[in-house]
Amino acid sequence: MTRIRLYNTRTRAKEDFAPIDPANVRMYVCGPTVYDRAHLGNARPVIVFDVLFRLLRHVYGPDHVTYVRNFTDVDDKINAEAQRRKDAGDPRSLEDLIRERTDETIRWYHEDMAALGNLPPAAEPRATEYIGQMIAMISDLIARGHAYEKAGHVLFRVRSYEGYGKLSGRSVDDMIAGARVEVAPFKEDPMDFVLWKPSTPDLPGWESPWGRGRPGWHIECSAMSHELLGDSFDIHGGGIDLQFPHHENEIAQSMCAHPESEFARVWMHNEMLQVEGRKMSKSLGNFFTVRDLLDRGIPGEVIRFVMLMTHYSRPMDWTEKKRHEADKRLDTLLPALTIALEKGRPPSGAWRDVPRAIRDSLSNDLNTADAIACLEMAGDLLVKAHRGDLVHQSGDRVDLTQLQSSS
RNA sequence: GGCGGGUUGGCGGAGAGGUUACGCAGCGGAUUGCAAAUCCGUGAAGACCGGUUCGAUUCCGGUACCCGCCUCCA
Repeated sequence: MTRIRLYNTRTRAKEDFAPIDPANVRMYVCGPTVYDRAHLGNARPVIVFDVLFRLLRHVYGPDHVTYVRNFTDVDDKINAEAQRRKDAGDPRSLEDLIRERTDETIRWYHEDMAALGNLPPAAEPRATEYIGQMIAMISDLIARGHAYEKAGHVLFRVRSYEGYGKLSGRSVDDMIAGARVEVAPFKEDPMDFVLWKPSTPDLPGWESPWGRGRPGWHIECSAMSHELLGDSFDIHGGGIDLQFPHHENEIAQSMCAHPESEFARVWMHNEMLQVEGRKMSKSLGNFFTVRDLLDRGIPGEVIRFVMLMTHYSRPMDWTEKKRHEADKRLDTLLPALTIALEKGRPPSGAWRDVPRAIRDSLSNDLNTADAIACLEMAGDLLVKAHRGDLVHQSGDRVDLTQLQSSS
């Protein structure tokens, strides 16, 4: 069996991957807050973990991998957008407008991610559908002494979990010294974070033992991953920006609620995306969505290719120059690989080794750049093997999806 | 301030303690009515200072610079 090696943020080492249950390899990836179109930065983890999903399916079998990616549909930005529509004269209730906004955003997300060649996960839970599980987990944390209620809020007692800070390599004391946290008067400790907070009558809320309120951001992933993947699962992924505080807090919640479990064994984080050498942000004016690029006529496979040219653990710079390079490389590569898929593989020993070379590259902590190089060498061999048969049709492209499943 | 990542040829970007990454651009050539596309060939690297080693771009230490997270945004 192929030996998959993955860099584990938790242990800061590249490790052999050994699933808890090879018959059901389980992976959870933090998904988007559904208030607007997915931007290009949202696409990177989706593509990175799609490659991992495909690799796991290839190695353990398509029916033996469970991939869960959530939708956060409780959020101030969603409420604000719904309120804007209401203020603009929409007669429907805020609740209806929120539902409409999240539904349409999820629909867009599915369209855009499919256009980038990503497979759908097995489950895509919405936070609002798991409020009951969150309340149960919070109650449990209070009962175990890891959380407390104050002024309608429920807070996680950071000092009650000795492992707090381990994932991101910080100590509670260092963080307090940094002092960039909001210190609410009802917190026992400045680093304590919200599990549940009160809601106002006009905003969405759910009845709870602590009054009508809404969950904090982090608890949803703990509750949903537990519900769908169990006490312990194999891989937890997301952007490096989530390492702290989101993932740190998830670990604290889940480990304290289920002390006998391991929660997630392997933590994987993709580095951030930049645009023309700068952080993509609304304030810098270099912010754009996946849809913006698709509408400009940039094919999804070009976007995917650019993303996979750079290793996931390194910052990736989206540039016009790189987009052009990806376009050219695909123009050469795809016709050659189309031949492979249509005519079958020539009896060349070199080509026979290509699927293995690609699998080995991807198994080495998802070395997609190396896998692409393997494909290009294979393409070169194919063109030579079929010289005369090749009719170059740059407009006739195969789906990158096929390429990866064929490996 | 705390934490983390990076510095490879004109550009993007990998692996590997000693042997061609791969590609984009460039250059030379083939083909083409011109051009484009395509094909063949080709030069070019490892921030700086030390250390380990027979040998380091690859390991260790330091310096400089760049970047990200900790803040609405992944």
